[in-house]
Amino acid sequence: MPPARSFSRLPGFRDFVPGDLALRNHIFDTWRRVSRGYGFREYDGPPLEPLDLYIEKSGPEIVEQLYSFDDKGGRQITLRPEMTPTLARILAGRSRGMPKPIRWFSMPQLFRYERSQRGRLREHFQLNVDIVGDAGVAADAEVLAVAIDAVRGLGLGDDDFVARVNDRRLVAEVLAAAGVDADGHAACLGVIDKAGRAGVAKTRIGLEALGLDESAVATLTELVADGSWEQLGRRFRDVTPVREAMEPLEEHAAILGAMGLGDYLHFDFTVVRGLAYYTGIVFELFDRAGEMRAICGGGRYDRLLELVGGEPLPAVGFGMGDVVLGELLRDMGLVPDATPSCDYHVIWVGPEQRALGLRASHRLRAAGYSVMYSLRTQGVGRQLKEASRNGAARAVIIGPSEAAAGSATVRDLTTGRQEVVPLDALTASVQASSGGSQAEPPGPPSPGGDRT
RNA sequence: GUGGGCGUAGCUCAGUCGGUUAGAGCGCCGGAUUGUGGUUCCGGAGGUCGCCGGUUCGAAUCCGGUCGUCCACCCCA
Repeated sequence: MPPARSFSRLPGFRDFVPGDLALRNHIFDTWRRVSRGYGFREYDGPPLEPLDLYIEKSGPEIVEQLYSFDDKGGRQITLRPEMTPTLARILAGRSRGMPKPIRWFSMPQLFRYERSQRGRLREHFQLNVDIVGDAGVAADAEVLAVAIDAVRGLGLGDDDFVARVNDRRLVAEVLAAAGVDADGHAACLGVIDKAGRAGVAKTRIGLEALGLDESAVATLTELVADGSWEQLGRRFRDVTPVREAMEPLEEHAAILGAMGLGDYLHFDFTVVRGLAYYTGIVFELFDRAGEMRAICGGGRYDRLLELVGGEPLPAVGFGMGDVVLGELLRDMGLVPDATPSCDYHVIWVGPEQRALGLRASHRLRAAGYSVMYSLRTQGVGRQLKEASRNGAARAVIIGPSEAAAGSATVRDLTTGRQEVVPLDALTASVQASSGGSQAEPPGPPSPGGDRT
């Protein structure tokens, strides 16, 4: 026997014991149900990808954050940090033959090699929903509607979270109108992106550090401090390019308003989604109270497919992680009940009734019920204790007297009432008396699936 | 990657100035109960005090390192 040794989990990774997995599955079920409700079809790709796929898109500096290594064939590979490049790669080779727009969703596990914090691990699952091949604002609104409904489907409402929206083209026109030349846009976006966390004062300092003139700094600081839609309209009343750049978001809001989701929308000039590949409307979902990390982020990325060698197709989509969402649900008490349960617990009083009990159990299982029994030989009291601990709705007790009469005592563990029923009629009898709790018992086992 | 807080039973935590055999609640196992559960009562198991080293007659306690975790940066799925 080797000496005892303990193994710890890799940092930033999670174990999912049944209680935890119940929450994860609850989230997955909701994501899948809502996505399908909008007509999206599910896809997946490999968890490992060539390193180049991300260098192409985001630049070599992102390599620092990738969970990457060389494989035994000397290839530089990485655990996928996000799904969009994989989607772009998949579509690059086959989108030409596909009817547009393409509506796909996926729920990949993604990886990142960095220091973990609350809401941010080295691994997470992420709902990805994308529309490829449609450049219209209706597509932007459609994916945001999926994101909002995915969160609503988990029990959160407009008191709990908000969708902050912006448009990169609008930001570009505002910067131009403020007198920032094109070369300075990227640096400006970086400062504006941090404004929400850094505050107005630091933002002003940041903008001044970029060498912008005083009027440009004043204009942008004002927008960061009070970036309301009305404020923007007043400020640029006479600037046609800005007014025109506001139109897509107007229509976007009108569409979501017509869906009844208008209360979730909030224009926010500071939402620019880092320096990634976004080209149009961008959005993030945040919890209203706790100021956790973003629940979800996405937007339009019209040039990405081209970048990975596909046909040039416009695209829009988002990613929604399970970590922040799960913490939010926990905080709000919206986690599903994960206590064990089953329909029946079969009890035999002595070993002589075991065969009868096993046969009855198997029949009940074939009828679609979940059935347990004690694996160890023990008294009726102890077996009942186990039954209630396992969350059984009913106990089926078979002792010498029942066996002699070919019957069983069925005890309702909630009410304590019990009745004696013929063993042969057990399945039918219970189906009749418990039709409500057993919504739809599966039919008989398929041929060949149950050999005897 | 940088700076800081925290690591004691499966979980949440207490542990006095550095002092003899490290505790509680919950949970787990067993008994009261060999044909009737949940409640209750009684009992039990479970610890390298994260790990390594140092100071000391003596370390869960002080110091250094390390690992983990959390927070703030960095960055963002």
